Amino acid sequence: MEYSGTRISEVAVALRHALLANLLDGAATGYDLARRFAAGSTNYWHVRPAQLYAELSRMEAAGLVGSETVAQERRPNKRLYRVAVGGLEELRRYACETSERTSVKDELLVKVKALGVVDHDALLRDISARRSASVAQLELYESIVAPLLRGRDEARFARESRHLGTYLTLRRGIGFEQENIRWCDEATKLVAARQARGETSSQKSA
Amino acid sequence: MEYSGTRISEVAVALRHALLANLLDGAATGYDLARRFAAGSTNYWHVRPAQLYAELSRMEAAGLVGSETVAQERRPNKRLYRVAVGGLEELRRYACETSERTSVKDELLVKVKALGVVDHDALLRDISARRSASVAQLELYESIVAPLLRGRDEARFARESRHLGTYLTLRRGIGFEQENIRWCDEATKLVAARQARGETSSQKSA
DNA sequence: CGCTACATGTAAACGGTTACATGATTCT
DNA sequence: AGAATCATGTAACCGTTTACATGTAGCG
Repeated sequence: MEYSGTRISEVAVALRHALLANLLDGAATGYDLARRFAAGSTNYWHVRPAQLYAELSRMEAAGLVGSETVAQERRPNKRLYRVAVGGLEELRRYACETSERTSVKDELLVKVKALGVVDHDALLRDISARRSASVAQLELYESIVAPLLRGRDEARFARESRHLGTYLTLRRGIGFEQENIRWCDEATKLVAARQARGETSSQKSA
Repeated sequence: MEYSGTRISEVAVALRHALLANLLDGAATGYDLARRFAAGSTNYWHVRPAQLYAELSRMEAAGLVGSETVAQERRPNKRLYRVAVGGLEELRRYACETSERTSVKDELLVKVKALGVVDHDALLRDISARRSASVAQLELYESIVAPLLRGRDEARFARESRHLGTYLTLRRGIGFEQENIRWCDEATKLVAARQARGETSSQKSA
């Protein structure tokens, strides 16, 4: 059996690139970055503060970002990071590598796979909760996309705006959530149909 | 800022549940499981042999699975695992917990986010490779789904078949890959449009 | 003769999460 | 008075990946 492409050295370490890509939108503190990533408006990667501050330090040591301490009144001092020349180069180099494809990895599907032995009501509740969360996330994405487009169609937007990258990541998030919702609806319907049957007759094989 | 639900104790450890769910389809060796997961027909989780054999040992020690050594001629002996009573109970208990929702996490989106500073040709090649991979994966899923349905419609299938769980996980994979393809097409179109512009005039802001 | 399939493992490294520490300010 | 926001970090742990080890059988 074969397992994906034996990275001889120079591993991905994609978090740094995700941070660099985000910092292209403007200088930010660790706290700012944590907020941007948590809000979901940055939907291509995830960070928690503990990892974030450590990684920013390492990135500065590696010359990918520069920082500047900003003194504040009534607030703790903060450290403002911006992309350095080395960071730009690293991002360009990284973008030429072939990216690993992603796949579904979802605990909910583990439950669904075990449909035959688990409680259907609990499962339906879980699916329903997922659907609600996806609807909310979808609304968030759409509220961010609308002001970017400013009424223009996609083609014109692609030519004119410097936010095309951001737009495409949001479009991915939107498509992802729409598909989640569609699947939740399908799953709910079929599990409910099976349950209805189970309450009136006994199980058949095949 | 708040970070998702502080699991006080009893962490998820979803791999064991993924393995248990798979073993419901029938007893298997570590090698069998590795193949099933690698083939992509099991699309809800992923394992590599190193982790697999170690986890199966731990699961046996915990009473979730039982094993039986099968002596073979001309082949190394193998260890055949099957779900134990404890495993069934654990799976039922697990299914009542609320699952964590998933989100996109994709290196390709990091590149796309950094559209303004990276090489467009390299990016378009990467997107194209992704699209091809998704088309192939989609065909695989569909070749597995067709024989499950055996010409029946979904509603009837849901009532009759004991493979509804498997079907729904495959439907998720199908929807996921279809959405990947749709996004790749959109991204290709818009990046190409921008590139065409970039070759004739200079960059504008907004 | 070399490649793939069968079959099971160990050890080290890595990336990410959780828990904890600290402390001022502003909002309800 | 208590909660939330601003702001930055450390240490321990856990799940996953990578690299390595070992050996037979069958195919072209």
